[in-house]
Amino acid sequence: MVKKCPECSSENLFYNKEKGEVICKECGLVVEEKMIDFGQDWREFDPESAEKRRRTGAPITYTQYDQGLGTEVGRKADLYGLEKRSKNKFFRLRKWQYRISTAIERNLKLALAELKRVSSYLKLPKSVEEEAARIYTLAVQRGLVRGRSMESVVAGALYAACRRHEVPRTLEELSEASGIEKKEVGRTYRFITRELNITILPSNPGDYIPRFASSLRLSAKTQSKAVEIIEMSQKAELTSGRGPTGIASAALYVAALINGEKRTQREVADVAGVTEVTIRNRYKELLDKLSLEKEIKKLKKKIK
DNA sequence: AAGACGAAAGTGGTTGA
DNA sequence: TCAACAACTTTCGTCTT
Repeated sequence: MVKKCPECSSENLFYNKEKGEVICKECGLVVEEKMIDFGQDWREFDPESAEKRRRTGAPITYTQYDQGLGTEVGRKADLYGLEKRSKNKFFRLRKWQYRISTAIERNLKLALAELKRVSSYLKLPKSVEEEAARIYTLAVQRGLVRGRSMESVVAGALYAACRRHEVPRTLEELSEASGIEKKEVGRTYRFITRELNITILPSNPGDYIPRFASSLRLSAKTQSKAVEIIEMSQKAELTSGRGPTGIASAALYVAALINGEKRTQREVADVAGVTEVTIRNRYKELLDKLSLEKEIKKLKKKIK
């Protein structure tokens, strides 16, 4: 069965695995957006790719603290029925194992559990989770966790992984999911990326559009318009130094206005995690520099 | 009454001496 | 290390629809 775009009935759909979105190539509609909405578990979505994901055996993965290769000496429950001698041996072994299990391993075990929890809360794709785990592992090996809480480093690593994979989540979202203060997440994020020499492209406001638009239930047309506006403003050098979410939300607000799908500044501000004031500021700049006034005026006349 | 607008003061982070 | 600075937020009063 071939899916069709509900907007334009095109069958030309593009499945972006990285972002977990299905996008119509004709009109830009996000047909399915598995990251945030509509309660669909991404694993169940597409039987074909689900099949590909299924594996036999234990893959070597960064999301397990010892990469899935270790063994553990059991706990007290395993002692039942053992000879006294065996018991002694058991205790010796366990003590020994305790000594060799370094701080790194114990830390990783806890941290990766936390990482998985946060990642699944945010419905992040597996690739991002793996990346975050890799980053975290590196951070631990370089001793960057010392003096910082494990949770905050996990959050920082996840944020960095999101950025690298162009699956932007705001600091607020990371903060909410991890229970770490926003500024702390930002701080550790900057710290670990600097220390590990991870280069991160400045996030593109356009990356936020599909997600925000989808939350606001805006049409594909509006989305395309918003992206267009962002491109225009980038050319007009309105974007440098500004928060990407602010730009994205203002563009979306204007685009909605132009297409007669008005949302209040409050609504847009909420999904984008910025304030109305910021939207207003960006919005004003957009009108000034991009001569969108004409389009707005046309609209107003139409309405009258 | 709700939304849009804008001024003023505050916050956290960056930069440059 | 500190002060200046830009971006953004919070708060609040006023205007518009």
